[in-house]
Amino acid sequence: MEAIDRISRIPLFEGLPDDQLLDLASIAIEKAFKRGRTIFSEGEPGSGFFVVKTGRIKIFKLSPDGKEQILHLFGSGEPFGEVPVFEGRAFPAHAIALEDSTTIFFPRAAFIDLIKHNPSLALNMLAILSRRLRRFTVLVDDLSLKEVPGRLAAHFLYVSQQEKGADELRLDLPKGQLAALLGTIPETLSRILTKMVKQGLIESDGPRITILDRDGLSDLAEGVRRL
Amino acid sequence: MEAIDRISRIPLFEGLPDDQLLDLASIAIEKAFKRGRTIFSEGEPGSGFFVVKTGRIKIFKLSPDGKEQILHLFGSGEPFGEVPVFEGRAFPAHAIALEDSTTIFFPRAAFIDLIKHNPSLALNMLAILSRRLRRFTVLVDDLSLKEVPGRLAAHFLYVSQQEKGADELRLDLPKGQLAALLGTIPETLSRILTKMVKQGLIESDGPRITILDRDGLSDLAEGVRRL
DNA sequence: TCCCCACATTGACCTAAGTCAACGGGAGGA
DNA sequence: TCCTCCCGTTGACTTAGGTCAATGTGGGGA
Repeated sequence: MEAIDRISRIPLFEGLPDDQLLDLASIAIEKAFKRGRTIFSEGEPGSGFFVVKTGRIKIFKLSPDGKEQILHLFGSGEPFGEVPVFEGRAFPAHAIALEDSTTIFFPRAAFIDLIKHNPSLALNMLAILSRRLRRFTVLVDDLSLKEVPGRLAAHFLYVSQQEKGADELRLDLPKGQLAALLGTIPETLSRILTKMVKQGLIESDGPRITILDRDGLSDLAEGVRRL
Repeated sequence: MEAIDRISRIPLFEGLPDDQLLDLASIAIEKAFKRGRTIFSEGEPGSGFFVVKTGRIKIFKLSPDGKEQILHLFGSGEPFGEVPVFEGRAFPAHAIALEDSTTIFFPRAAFIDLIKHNPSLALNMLAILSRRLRRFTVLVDDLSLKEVPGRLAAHFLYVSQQEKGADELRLDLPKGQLAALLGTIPETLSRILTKMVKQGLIESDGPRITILDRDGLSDLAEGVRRL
């Protein structure tokens, strides 16, 4: 019963009747991954998808010479690895655990079966994939049409917003990973940070960032201003 | 009946029983757009989605200074504009007709209602969104981890593959639009094309491209070789 | 306590690709 | 037929940001 309780708190499964939750619980398999462990790799066939129970998961692409582009960071309650479930074919990217993590794994066939009998589960999943598509349009827009300072500014504003608009925020990623998230490299990120500090946009102390000039950051993010 | 016939040929509606097709036909609204006409703009609320009947539709983002990044090109039978249907909120990008086009519009509420009663419609839609997510991972990978010659080479190989592997292919986009698709500008595209010709990778005559060195193009696309 | 190592920063340099400007040529309208 | 306009190409130049290498620094383990 405690399993049901846990599953019912996953947004994807919001609003499902108890018997469906029970069905879900009966096909769910818990899998744990130590920090740094690979969960799946691009090109592998996917036999099901995961939901993060605890910890954090990074989804990313790798270039032949080892540069990394982060596509998603997923935390508690978020599903990942669904693409092969509905499309067939292989995982389109790599997944590793950023911290010691536990996940719930749902095997493909059983899950599709559940969806067939539960329209609101289908609609929840459609909503999640749609949200992810929207995020991708933003990522593409950033990579193709903005320069790095703009992306960083946008990221700060985004994190601040997550924190109810607080001016003080703390980066929950090492700088190198933040660079990979923004589609750049640590050196460039570092230089841009010092520039932002010099121009009085932010204060920076290790992973602690204080926003000093919100409008300035917005202008950067919009591409109106440059550093 | 002829309306049903048309709708049943749309992949999204594959395998639906006749009565469902009838339901679909009854909520479908045909809308035509002249070449160059805006179908929707980023930020507008979406009250439904479209399926291309004839013509071609371009989905794109715009930077404040007018640079364009194409996200999708959709042709006959392909749905577009679904994100707001399942997620609520506004369209994440712009859509215009590249040619005189006709589309079939499905209003949101009625369509969601249909999905609730038809699991295979839901699964078809999930498959389509999943495929689109996969394509986005490729686009992000290209933009972030490849350089322009690699993207162009990959594009040629892709188009060739669409044409059953033919060595002769014809670009169905003006060069400027091809540039926007690849995340660059016409000048850069032009220079890279001449380089490719000089190196004997391709022959080029206006919109006709002939692949001369497939492996060379692959190496470029993989990032193994440079121009 | 000391050492080590991963992370971060900084400088010098390089290069892919964007900007700006000029020009040619083909297609469509008058 | 001629004109015009748009598309594509080319050249000269600039620049964002990546590469390579050296140095600083703080936290965990022995």
